[in-house]
Amino acid sequence: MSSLQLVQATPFSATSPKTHYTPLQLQSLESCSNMSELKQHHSHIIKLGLSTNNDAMGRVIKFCAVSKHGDLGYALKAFDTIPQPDAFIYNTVMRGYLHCRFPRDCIHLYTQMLENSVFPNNFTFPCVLGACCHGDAVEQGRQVHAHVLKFGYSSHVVCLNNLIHMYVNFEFLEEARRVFDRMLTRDVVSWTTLISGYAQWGCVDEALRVLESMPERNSVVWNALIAAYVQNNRFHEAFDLFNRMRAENVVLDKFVASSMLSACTGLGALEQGRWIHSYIEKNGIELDTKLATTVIDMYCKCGFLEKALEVFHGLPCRGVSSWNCMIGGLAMHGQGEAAIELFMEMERKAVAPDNITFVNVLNACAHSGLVEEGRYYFQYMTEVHGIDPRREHYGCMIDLLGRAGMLEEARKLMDEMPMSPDASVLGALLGACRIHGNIELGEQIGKKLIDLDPNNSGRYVLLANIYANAGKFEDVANLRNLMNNRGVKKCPGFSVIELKGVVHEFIAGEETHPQAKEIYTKANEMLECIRSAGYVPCTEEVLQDLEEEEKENPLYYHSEKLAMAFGLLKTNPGEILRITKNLRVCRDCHQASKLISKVYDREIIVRDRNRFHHFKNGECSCKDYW
DNA sequence: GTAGGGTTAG
Repeated sequence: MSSLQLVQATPFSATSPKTHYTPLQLQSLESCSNMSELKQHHSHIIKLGLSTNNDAMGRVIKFCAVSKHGDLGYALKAFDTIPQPDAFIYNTVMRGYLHCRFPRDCIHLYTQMLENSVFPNNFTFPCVLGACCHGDAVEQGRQVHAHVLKFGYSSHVVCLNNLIHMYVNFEFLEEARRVFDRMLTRDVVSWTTLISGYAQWGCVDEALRVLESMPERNSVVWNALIAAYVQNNRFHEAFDLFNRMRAENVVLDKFVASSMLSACTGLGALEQGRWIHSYIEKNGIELDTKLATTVIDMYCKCGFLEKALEVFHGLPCRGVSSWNCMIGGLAMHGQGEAAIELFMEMERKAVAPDNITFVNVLNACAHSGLVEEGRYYFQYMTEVHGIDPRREHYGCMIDLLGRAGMLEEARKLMDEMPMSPDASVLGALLGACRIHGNIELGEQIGKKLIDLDPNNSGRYVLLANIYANAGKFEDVANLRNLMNNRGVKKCPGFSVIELKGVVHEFIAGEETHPQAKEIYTKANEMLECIRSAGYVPCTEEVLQDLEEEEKENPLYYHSEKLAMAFGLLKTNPGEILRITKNLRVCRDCHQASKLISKVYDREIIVRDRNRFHHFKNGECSCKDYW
């Protein structure tokens, strides 16, 4: 590569004119816009006899090693010509290694620096500690810690912050805490690093304790914790924290906005999500690609597809993730054709799809029963875009074929996959066995799946439902015993409905809601009404609520039925009911929802674990295909 | 003469 070629050096001798690079020349060197300009400067420096001058060469190295249009290879060659590089030059090349993701080389250069008796300084340590993180160099990291102390930086805040960060990275939380505790002065970064460290390793409560003891909190540190709650699906706590942050008059920045949008997405809290979106618009917070994707995702997953499309089409420029998100949104709402249409538009706009694009396209096909289209795109992604199918893509295809009743073909594809099928792939096939009542294959896959994912209650429930459908109650009982022996608890089903910006949560059969009596009365009335419209309880999946069996009529009080009853009580005729459920909708609730939409003349939008159901006029947008 | 650390999608 010619760009790696060093300019020809004029031999430097003692008689060469001793001169300086003028301030103007230095300025021009620093504002180089490309490597060829830089090389001219370098050549000039050599001619002036300044090739051993660390001041001049440091700037050359800086441009090559760390600037946007630099060239690390050239920096390294130039570095080799410098007889006695100073700390600045070592630091700069080390940063170059780190930027280019060569952490091991960075650490190696650090040892050379020491061997050549060049003292590391406060700029050296952040860089080499970062290299230890990225290079998984635990032992070297500890040694660098010793060097920080030995070279006199034991009270340098930035160096110590980097030590905390490194220990957090290695999940050495006690060491991180020890460094933090010994600091004489801490800045907000010290606190944030420790708090986000606890949070990211799942010690959210410890993170909160540290936050409580912090003297002054900015939006970054609030967000470190809010984001952690969101990641752990503790959305209500994220909201509590957000409200506390607002009470302290800390401004809502784009990071917090993004986390809170995700919290709204998690809960299906559309009104809250809209409030944050309008805050973003009113306060001129820039809708960068990530934030735009988060907004679109929120509208999709809170059931407001039209608004998601409006935001999407209003974006000045759309990155691949925005397209992916919108295609995925249409897919989960069962609008397979529209998703494919959007994908074709993406191609017309010459946006290169990635593997996620195809996961979403295939999912769109699967959720809408577009078998031929799915087969086509499965081939197309490799043949036209050179994207090899991953596990997820096979999973989509197996889901697609399985739902469509082509169980043999689905199984064949699973056997042919070049990688071993994981729990989600097996889960797709098992789900198909449940839909199509294939007991033999279902039992075989179900047992495998339970072995692979023994703590996931959903797997047991799915197989139990297959047995129950087939009347094999002895097998159901055995599975239940297995679950009990292993201490696997069924994940309790809950549904939320947001009314006037307040999120109300319902758990199946629970009677702790302050208006429980009223709600249960309404639920009974609701069920009576639809019974006269032809509702027959579908009891075969009673196992959806394994723990509720003692209750007289567990099915009647599934959480989404309670949420619907509450919604009917608290809203005006004609208002849309939007409900979010953490598990899959069971057949009985699906049937009941269709009838409720008809009898009460209401549009009901239910988000379940996998997709959306728009109930209207006695029908569902999923065409009973879910 | 000059460079460093913490928070966000799918």
